[in-house]
Amino acid sequence: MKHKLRQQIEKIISLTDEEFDVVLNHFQLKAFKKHQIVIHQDDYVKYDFYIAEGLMKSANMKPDGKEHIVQFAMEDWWITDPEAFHLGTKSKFTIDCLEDTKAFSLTLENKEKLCKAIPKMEHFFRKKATAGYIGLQKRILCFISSKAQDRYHNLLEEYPGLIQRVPKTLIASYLGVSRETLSRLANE
Amino acid sequence: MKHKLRQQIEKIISLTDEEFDVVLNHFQLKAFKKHQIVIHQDDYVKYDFYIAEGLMKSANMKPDGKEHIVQFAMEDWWITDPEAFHLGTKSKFTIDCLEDTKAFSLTLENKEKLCKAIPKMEHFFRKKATAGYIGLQKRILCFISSKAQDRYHNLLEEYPGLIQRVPKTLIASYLGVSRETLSRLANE
DNA sequence: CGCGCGATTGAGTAATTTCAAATCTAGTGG
DNA sequence: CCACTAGATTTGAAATTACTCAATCGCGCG
Repeated sequence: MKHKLRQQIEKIISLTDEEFDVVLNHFQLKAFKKHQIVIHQDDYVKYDFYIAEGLMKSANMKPDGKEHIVQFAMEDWWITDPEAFHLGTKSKFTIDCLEDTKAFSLTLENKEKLCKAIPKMEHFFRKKATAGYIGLQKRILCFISSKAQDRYHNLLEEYPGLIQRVPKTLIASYLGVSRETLSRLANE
Repeated sequence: MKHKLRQQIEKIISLTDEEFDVVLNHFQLKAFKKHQIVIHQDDYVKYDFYIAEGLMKSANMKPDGKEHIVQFAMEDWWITDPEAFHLGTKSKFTIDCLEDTKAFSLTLENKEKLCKAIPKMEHFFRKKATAGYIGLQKRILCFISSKAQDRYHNLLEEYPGLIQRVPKTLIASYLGVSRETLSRLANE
């Protein structure tokens, strides 16, 4: 499990064994079961998660009971409510497991400590945040400039594996269309 | 002009006069006129801009000739095509000035040098990237969960100044609706 | 005054939603 | 192996929402 985290980090910076030990000490490996909730909407957020195995989703529940998925995270992805996590506010999202999942958790305190202890990690997190920003900007362009159908095909191309692993209802929620519309779209 | 940049940075980290001199040496202050293009779509991207005064927009032009605005940036904001800037790819966006604008430009090379020279700046840029990520995630939630009308009112609340400064056609493009629809929405 | 740009309005069309009902599928217990 | 159930997917029809295209209005500026 550890080596996945190390590989992920070493895609961006290189670490000695000693350094990686320090890094690892700031994380905690946790195992969750399918359907288990990891972050509750309207609660404070303790952790940022790096997923080593499994799949989670982050979704906002509106007062009218509708659920809107803003992110899926599978192996090698990070997930939390970044706003609540970094600013200490209450979470806008519920994050739960769509499969049994193993994830490395990181508290904000440990994240900041780690950046102090190993400045290269600050660089790592900067690159990660930048990459995340880039990804979201693409998604926004997709929303303003594409019809639902194109957004769907886009998703198929970018994350072909996802469709196999999650029910279409959730894909619809992620794309911002009703499940009926998605169903019609998917069959041309 | 310099003091605005310094204030912006010192919201997150603190700098000695000497350190700020080093920072400043990595930037170049530039003045642009209204309508001037700062980054061309399909061109490589040299700079990230911190806007000291004025207003720019970043927009993608589709083959069918339709323009989709992904970002406005006014005083105290940063703007570039982050993907092209950081990855050295060609820009997906044209960035131009909606008003006469003064901006501090930063090359990727200087950004990385600056992070090496003053590690606190790496921290600054990480925080900035994180804040940017948070902002985009909010916007995405807005897209999946709100109707066009709510998105418009949202925008009014978040950036009340913007409406006064840019034509409604551009607001419509930013919200992902036609200008006619926005017009109808705006008058209830 | 008259031009040009932005904003508005109207009418018809297309896309999407909603609600209800019908199917389909995987897993369970008998 | 079959019947049953819960969840997921699909389909239909009406209602809503947004789009397009065209025409008009309003205003600032030369």
